[in-house]
Amino acid sequence: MDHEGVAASLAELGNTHRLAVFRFLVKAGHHGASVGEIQKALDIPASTLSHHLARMARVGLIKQEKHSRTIVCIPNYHHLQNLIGFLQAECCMGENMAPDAASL
Amino acid sequence: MDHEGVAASLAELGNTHRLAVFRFLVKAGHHGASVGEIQKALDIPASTLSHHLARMARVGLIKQEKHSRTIVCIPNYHHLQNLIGFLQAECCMGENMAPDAASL
DNA sequence: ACTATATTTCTAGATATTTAGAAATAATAT
DNA sequence: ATATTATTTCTAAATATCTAGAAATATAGT
Repeated sequence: MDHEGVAASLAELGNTHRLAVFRFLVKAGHHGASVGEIQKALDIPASTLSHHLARMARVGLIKQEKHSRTIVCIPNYHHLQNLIGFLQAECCMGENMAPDAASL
Repeated sequence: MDHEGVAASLAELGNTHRLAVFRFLVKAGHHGASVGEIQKALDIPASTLSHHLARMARVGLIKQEKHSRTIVCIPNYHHLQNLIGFLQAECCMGENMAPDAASL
């Protein structure tokens, strides 16, 4: 994942609703949750939720699988790990560098 | 850092310019870099950069210290670690949970 | 006092996001 | 065929972000 991709993904997670959706999906587990289940749990109007989910899918934070009528949303753990890895590597330079790193 | 705070910080990092600034500051080290140095390195108009820096400071991603005429910007490693910690803890649940986690 | 430097604040236009109702689509059940 | 359910697409208004020139502020040097 390059600079632009990282920024795009962080921007998607940087919205209260979408962060809540992602956290919910992670808690739901690797088999995910349907749009309807998310909607009920987080109480977001259908069209609004659909819009947010589409954005998250677009950058690869989640996958969406159609099972007959319902659409199941699955968090992409791999993608998040990439994101975290980027932040660790590019923004923390190994681990820490300041003399007072211990206090962080 | 709570849900809202995390979302706000991720949103700030979710902008190409600001992510570039943050990365530059981390590379600059714990003593940071002046606004002018950032401006020269990343070639962003002064007023635009000032705006982005103010936003980053507002959520705590960086600190700004005035030294006579110049303002030095210092990355807040602690803040980023908190952010990473939140993502690890809240969005990865320990490490991995799916039977096929290896394939992720 | 005057000039140069560093940075911000003001301002405003262009663009993007957020929100959600209403209508549309698709699949299953009756 | 019709109704029901799940979800999307359309649409539009409200709000926020991004951008950058111009003017303002603050500090230091001459």
